[in-house]
Amino acid sequence: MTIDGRLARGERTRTAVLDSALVLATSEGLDGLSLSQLALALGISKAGLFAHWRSKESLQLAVIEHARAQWVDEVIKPALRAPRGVRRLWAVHDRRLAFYEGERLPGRCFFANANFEFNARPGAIRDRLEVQCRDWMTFLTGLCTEAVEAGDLRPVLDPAALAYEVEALGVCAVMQAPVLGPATFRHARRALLDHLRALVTDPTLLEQP
Amino acid sequence: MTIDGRLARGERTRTAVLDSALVLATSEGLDGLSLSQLALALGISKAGLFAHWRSKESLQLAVIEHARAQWVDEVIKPALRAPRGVRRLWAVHDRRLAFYEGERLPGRCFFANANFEFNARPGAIRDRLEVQCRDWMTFLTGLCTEAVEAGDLRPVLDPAALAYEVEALGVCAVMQAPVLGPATFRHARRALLDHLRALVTDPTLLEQP
DNA sequence: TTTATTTACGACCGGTCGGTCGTTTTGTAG
DNA sequence: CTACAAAACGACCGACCGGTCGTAAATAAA
Repeated sequence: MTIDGRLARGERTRTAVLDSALVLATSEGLDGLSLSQLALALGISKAGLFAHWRSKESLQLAVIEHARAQWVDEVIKPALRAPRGVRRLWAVHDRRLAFYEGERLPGRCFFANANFEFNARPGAIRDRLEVQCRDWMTFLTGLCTEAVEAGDLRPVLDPAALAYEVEALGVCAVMQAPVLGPATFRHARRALLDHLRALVTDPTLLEQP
Repeated sequence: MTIDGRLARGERTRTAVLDSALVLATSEGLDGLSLSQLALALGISKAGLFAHWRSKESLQLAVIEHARAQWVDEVIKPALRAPRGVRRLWAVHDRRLAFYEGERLPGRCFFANANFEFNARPGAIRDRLEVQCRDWMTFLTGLCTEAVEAGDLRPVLDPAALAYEVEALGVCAVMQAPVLGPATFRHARRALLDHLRALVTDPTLLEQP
């Protein structure tokens, strides 16, 4: 079975478009994203975009999936190399902040930006973002539960509550970074570290390399 | 000295416009705010808006100030009735969450939304938002410092770090509310309460009415 | 080569955007 | 009343928006 060059070309274009669209959407807003500007940035024609997505909205939905894939690749997967338990929870927090610090995206976090942008705007996009947000919180909560079950954390508190705190420290970093500068990430890391140290059964689990 | 009815009329209009613009901007975005739609919602003509603000940007800046005034009136001032120290810090957190819970604005928080919207968009608006954000963090940090100086909190930690945590719990509530529902505010309140209880010198200070 | 399919394009459409201009309405002062 | 100033308006402008359509180039199958 050989690959069809036409389909391959289309796939290449689609990826290039989504890469560029993700960057634009994260700085200009998922809705502020303009098809003309996107086409211009890519050196293709605006009409060409409609060969791949039937409408702006379907492209926006594709951008959301693309952002999710990037997030999995660059944050979740690397963090999953850490051993199960509190170290893995910490790794996710740490990698996430590193993603922001490294400014992999101009607005630092596509999902935080998009969630706030569509906070009060019902529709397909809002629905999709909501699902992704729910998935992410479920993932974080799962990590917290694992950390308790592994015996790393004393089974005192609601895992969902801990997950909320982790999420809060991360989201806030996105917003505060332009104002507080590097201190933002010190605070975001230190806060969780202190909190986990108060909950951990074996202090050596949280020793930094 | 009598009041000039013409100026009074203008002032009335300006306030009405800003009230409506604040609501629209919080749901559609500060930039997504359209002058035509705003005029339509108010039952006035679009051209009439330019009699009060010379450009969309100057109106946007006015909306920011209007939002600040609302925030001071409905969150800060009521909270300042609480006695100095940790109770006042808690009151600010609590009133803030009540502001969100009561859905005083459709997107719950103008400033959180606007900060994320203009995260990566330099200009006059970004600059103004940054100043306000800095002021707010300074205010929160001041409350934390006061709580230590008043002897309510053990002088262990950086007040700025505590302020960051308070801010994080608040901002995250805005984002998670559509997803987690009422549980959001339970988490946001419980998390700070637990944290403060671990730092407070007199446990009775944090007993709920 | 011919035929079919996918990708990409230029030209164009109706609609909305922020903004301007000259005029009319509303209220004050003499 | 007249003279004047602030506020509001209708008509209009160029630019850009998302989207359509018929067509041309690229690739594959016959």
